Amino acid sequence: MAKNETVTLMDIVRRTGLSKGTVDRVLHNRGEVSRKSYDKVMRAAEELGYKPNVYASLLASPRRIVIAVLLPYQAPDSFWALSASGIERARESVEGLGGTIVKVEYDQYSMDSFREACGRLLEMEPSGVVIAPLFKHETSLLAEELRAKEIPYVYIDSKPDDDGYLAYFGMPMYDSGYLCADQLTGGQDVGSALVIRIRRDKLRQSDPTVNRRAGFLDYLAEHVPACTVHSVFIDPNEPERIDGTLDGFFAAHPEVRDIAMFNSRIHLIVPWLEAHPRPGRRVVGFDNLAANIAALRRGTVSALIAQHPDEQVRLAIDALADILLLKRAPARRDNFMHMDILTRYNVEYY
Amino acid sequence: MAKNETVTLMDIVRRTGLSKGTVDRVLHNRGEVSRKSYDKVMRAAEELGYKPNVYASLLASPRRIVIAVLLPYQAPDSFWALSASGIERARESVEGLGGTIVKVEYDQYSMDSFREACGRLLEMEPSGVVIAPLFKHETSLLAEELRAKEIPYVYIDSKPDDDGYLAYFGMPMYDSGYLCADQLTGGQDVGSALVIRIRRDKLRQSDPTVNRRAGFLDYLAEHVPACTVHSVFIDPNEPERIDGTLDGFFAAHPEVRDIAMFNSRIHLIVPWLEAHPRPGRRVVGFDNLAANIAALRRGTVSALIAQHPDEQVRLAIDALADILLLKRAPARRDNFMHMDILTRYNVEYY
DNA sequence: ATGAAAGCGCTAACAA
DNA sequence: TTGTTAGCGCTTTCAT
Repeated sequence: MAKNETVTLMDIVRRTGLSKGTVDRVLHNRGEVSRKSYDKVMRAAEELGYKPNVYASLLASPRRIVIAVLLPYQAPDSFWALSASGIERARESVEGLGGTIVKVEYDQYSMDSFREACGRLLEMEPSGVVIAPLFKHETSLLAEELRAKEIPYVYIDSKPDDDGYLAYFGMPMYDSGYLCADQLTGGQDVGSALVIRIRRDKLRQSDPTVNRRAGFLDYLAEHVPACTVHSVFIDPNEPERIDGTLDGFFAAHPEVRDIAMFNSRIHLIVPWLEAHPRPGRRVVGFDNLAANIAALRRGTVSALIAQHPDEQVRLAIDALADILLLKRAPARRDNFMHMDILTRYNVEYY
Repeated sequence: MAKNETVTLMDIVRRTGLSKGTVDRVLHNRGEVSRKSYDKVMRAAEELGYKPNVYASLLASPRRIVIAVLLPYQAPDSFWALSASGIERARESVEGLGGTIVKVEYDQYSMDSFREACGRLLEMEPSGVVIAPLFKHETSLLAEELRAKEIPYVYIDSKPDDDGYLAYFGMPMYDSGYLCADQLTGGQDVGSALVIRIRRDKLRQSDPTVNRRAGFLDYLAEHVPACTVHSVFIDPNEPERIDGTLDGFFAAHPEVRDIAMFNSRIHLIVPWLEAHPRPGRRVVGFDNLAANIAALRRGTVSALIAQHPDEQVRLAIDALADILLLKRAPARRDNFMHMDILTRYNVEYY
């Protein structure tokens, strides 16, 4: 139907005999048009294969969007610091479209700080919000407010029970634990394994890695049923005690060789590992923190499973920008990111 | 300096007392301006922190770019078919900017077809070109032409000796072979391994996987020096003979268990493998063809190393669009893509 | 060498 | 309910 040339709004005007104003009104569903005109325009648009020129539209429109990103304060070389580059990349494209991105940070160990961050966020009346929901209950309160104000929001990292979100970008936690066990044992017969866990204070929300642990244990039960899994708890706030804890454990269980950790802090035990080398030992952890990567390069860590926090937040922001600016709904609502297996031989190009 | 508001070309006009026309002329270095005006405008732009609005610029300009992508014909579920989605994704963004992408295909087994494709390509006078350079000499002729016409070009997949290219996107071949060997043996002591190779006819250009094989062999020499590597050649055009070839090899070498293949066609030997199961066997191949993925899921293939041909071509087109439309040079010239390790436990989310 | 003016495709106020 | 109009920020003739 359509000519080789791009078809514009004016083509519809000419074909329908209506005016730019009217055509624009029906194209944007903003009422004040007769049924008849509506149909005429829709048909013409359809027949001509009309596609609005987003940039002309943006140029002409005074509307500017603001996207708020609610996430934990990003300590250097921490899990959340990895998301920074994703935010910056998204910022480029969003700013190119005349929008703004604002980070709203909270202390992941303080519910008050989260609550207070929600307040700041609401105050700035964002057009869309990205949420890293570490506090369950408080998050649902925030979500409720956003829904009331018809502000679309996207979850990253984890997803609460809530049905009003626009999209979710995260890692499949259970499966990542399953994969972790496969990387640790290779399905070989391993007699035992050690899982290092983080001691959490009572105040904290539920352990974000429970599902990962479940996947890990299920893999072992299915593929290496004879394997005994030990656990040891360490406290990141008292790094000086880690060595002692590990010394104690291995004194009692010298036969244990392979080690896994379900959060991003495998680097915490690297000093001990390097002080106590053991041939054939496998060590698997998560996330590409600089300290983890360095240990991977040195061969202390065998594999790292990376979950792309940067991609998650970038895609989340893009989804918001798409719906807000370009009126394009996300292709899928729940998006599980690929789990990258990093070894010393492919980390170079990561 | 600059106000909160965006600074436009008109701000420079007001500040310098010159006209839009003159300001535009100096901003685009297209001469016909006095030294004095030039300096005035540049200073003003600098001081005000002027950033051109690309979309307004694109809107106003009648210039349309055409990007040609020169690549092998994409047989269903072949390596090159994987690039299709990348081209489509790039197409979306480029068309949004008023550009066009045109595929120019050739038969990867026929030099004449390549030559002829180059002719068609040149004829359409593209603004930029993406090249998958399977024929060395012919590619250098094309590159020369493009340089003469000042048409920027980007290589994907492999890179000839040539210094006029804008950028290159590919996989580090040697390292991918090294990684392959690590995935095959895990550094464990393996007595022998079999490499399946494709028989090439004399006409063909050099084997694209030589470097990969070199990396593979070097890994073994360094980590598993006692390992004997056998080779067997198969012909994809005579699939019915593959079974016989493998039967023959394994009759003579029953001790060989682990198998690697350096191109995307590991799926060719899957029927034989499944007809002759062997516990503990490891099989490593390359590229996420549907047939390969299916075999990975079934456990016949242990790991696949994926090199993202879709990303390569998308990034290549984007680099071209950036320089052509937004006048932004690529961040790096040589870009080595990440090598993804796919196993049955992470392939789900790929 | 410079300026004026028209227009890219669209939005939104204002009239009618 | 509909049409008219004045831009958004920039490019590009065409005069001067």
